[in-house]
Amino acid sequence: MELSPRHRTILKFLIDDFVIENKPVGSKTLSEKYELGISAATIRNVFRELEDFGLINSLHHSGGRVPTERGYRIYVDSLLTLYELNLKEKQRIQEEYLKNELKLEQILTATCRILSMLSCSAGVVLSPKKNFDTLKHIELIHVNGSEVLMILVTRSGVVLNNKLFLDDHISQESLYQISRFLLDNIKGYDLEEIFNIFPKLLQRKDGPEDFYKIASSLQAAFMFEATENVDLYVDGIQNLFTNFRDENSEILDSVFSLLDDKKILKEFFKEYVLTDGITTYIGENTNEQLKGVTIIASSYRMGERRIGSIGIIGPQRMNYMKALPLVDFTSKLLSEMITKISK
Amino acid sequence: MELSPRHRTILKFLIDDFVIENKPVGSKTLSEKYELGISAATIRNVFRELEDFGLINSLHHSGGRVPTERGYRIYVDSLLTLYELNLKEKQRIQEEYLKNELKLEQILTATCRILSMLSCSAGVVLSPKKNFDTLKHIELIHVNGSEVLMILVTRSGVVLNNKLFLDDHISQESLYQISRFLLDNIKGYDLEEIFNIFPKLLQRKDGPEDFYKIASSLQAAFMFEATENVDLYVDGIQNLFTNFRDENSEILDSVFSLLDDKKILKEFFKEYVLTDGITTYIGENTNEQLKGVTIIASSYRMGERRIGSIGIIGPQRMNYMKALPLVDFTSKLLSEMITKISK
DNA sequence: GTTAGCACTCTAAGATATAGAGTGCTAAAA
DNA sequence: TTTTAGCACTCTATATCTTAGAGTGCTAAC
Repeated sequence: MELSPRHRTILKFLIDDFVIENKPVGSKTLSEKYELGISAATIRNVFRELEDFGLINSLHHSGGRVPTERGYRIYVDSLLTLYELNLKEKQRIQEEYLKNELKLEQILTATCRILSMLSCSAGVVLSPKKNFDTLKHIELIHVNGSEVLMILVTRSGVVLNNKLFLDDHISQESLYQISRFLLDNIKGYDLEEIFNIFPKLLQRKDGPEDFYKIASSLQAAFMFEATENVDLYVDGIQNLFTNFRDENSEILDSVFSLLDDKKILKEFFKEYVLTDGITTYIGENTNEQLKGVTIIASSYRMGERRIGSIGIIGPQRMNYMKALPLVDFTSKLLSEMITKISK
Repeated sequence: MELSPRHRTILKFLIDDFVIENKPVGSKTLSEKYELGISAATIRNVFRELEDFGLINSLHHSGGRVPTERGYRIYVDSLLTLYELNLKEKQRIQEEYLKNELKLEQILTATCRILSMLSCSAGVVLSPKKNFDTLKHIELIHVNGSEVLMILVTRSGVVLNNKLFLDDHISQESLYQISRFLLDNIKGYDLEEIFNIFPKLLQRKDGPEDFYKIASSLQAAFMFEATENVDLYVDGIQNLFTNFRDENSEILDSVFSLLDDKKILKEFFKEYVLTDGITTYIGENTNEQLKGVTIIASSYRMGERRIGSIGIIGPQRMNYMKALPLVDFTSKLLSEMITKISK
């Protein structure tokens, strides 16, 4: 059996109300508060069916209904009427950016703050992948024993460094030669292309002898720096605390352990770097630590290429109507900023 | 009037008990639970005097007594019998370190985790200042316009980078010359010494022409990287949440805003980098945001030199008996580790 | 299919009672 | 003079009870 338009209307109003009031919603409230043109008794019949669909729940007899995760899912996917950010709100976000200098790190921090403040949840920003940033400089420096430091500078001014643990000792003089050889051959390419150039360099055999000894280590380091080595910014822990204060301790534990061990969040947001549009995650995942939370995520771009992701973390009972447009607008603005400073 | 030995004994037992039970302590409890050899009535008289001294408080009539900040102060400064970490506990800490590779960042992260886990509070680690780290390599790279990137590599393998915003455009070729000139003159010195070498270099006038144009910017950048540019690690937010869950919302707000805006904590821990021994801060400070918390801080060393600080943040009602030895032992162990990997 | 009516259920909030712990004071004991 | 036992009093936390309010399912009528 399919959801009828009436089912959908009732579900929408129920969640709209629940998100604002944070109290289970009853049939009478719904019929009196909103002009639905149907009586409480009819609404009760609809409730019954929505319950059969697994979209709403009652916590106890005569306690009103609350949405289930599946209910939220349908709400977000097809019922939500998005709020349009008005000019004033958009300006506020833009002003927040202008408070700071236009350096990458500060832009990311500001983004995080904006997301958290305006959503009353936690804001999250994953820093850009560097795979499309072009190489400006490479330097190999001997540290000690068989440890070598590879330093990369990209056009956008990011400095990456990666320590290589080699099998043999290689002299600083030899490392200089390798640096120069590499610079001649890979400067100006982006880090992703460089990864693909390596096999060709290996075939050529006209590089310094030692290059071939360490090429695979270098290549792996490039790979890592290009795509794996990103930072996660989180802001608005205070909001999380407020939002989850009354939740049961199981959910609480998982939320706060997320903040202590950021690996999970990082992996989560890495997944959405290449995803188009906005994704709303409502605890469906099997991941224990993400239980009971909603994450709204969106990617951001440099030019045409998606290089990172942002989002907010809050309770499932979240104001989706406002939160989704917020994440959407912010990700677009961030894309503009990043694109601008990359030129 | 001075505190008599009896006053001190009673205060000690009161706080010992309060820290464990988290309930106001009454005279009867104290006399029955511990073999003090004096009656509840006498204890009540002592309570009265301790109250006059401003060392304890009662929240309401017949509600037992709790320590004031001043009470904690005296307790920590002169009453506390420190718990001696036993072999098993020490081993546990050491094992925690051995789980990870011996890279600086992982050591700091592990330290943070150790502090938080074993204290049931938040653990904090301020990364080492680099002023005593010796310079291994310097590279100046033109980014665009009049922006220049200064990259330093120290003997311990740390890569520092600092963007200089200059008045004039300086060519990459000229920057190479400056790098070489500097390397010849400052390699092997520690960053603090280098700061002092700069005036001498300026007098010599045999360096590249452009060097003198940018020397002051370079010097400032060295200064910043040597002493200011440190990171703050925090772990155990979950513990903070549990500890402060029942506090009033004013204190709660300040605790959690600490986590969102880490500047204050960073400044706080910077203060203790050069301080000998363990410092216990019990909210006496005028700083609004540190109200209601206790911070136990200690410096750590590389060789003989103090280069960073660690600590824990928790409620004033903290198990000082265990927390102080924990911070103490951990800071010593960390000093050993850092000293070892710096060689 | 929809709705009014009704008896029933459940919670949250207020009122009341009670046990337990703590207190200050006083007068006697040490 | 110091310490203590005794006692009346105070306050909180807990349990119990009550009640208003909101919600429910069912049934019969529209």
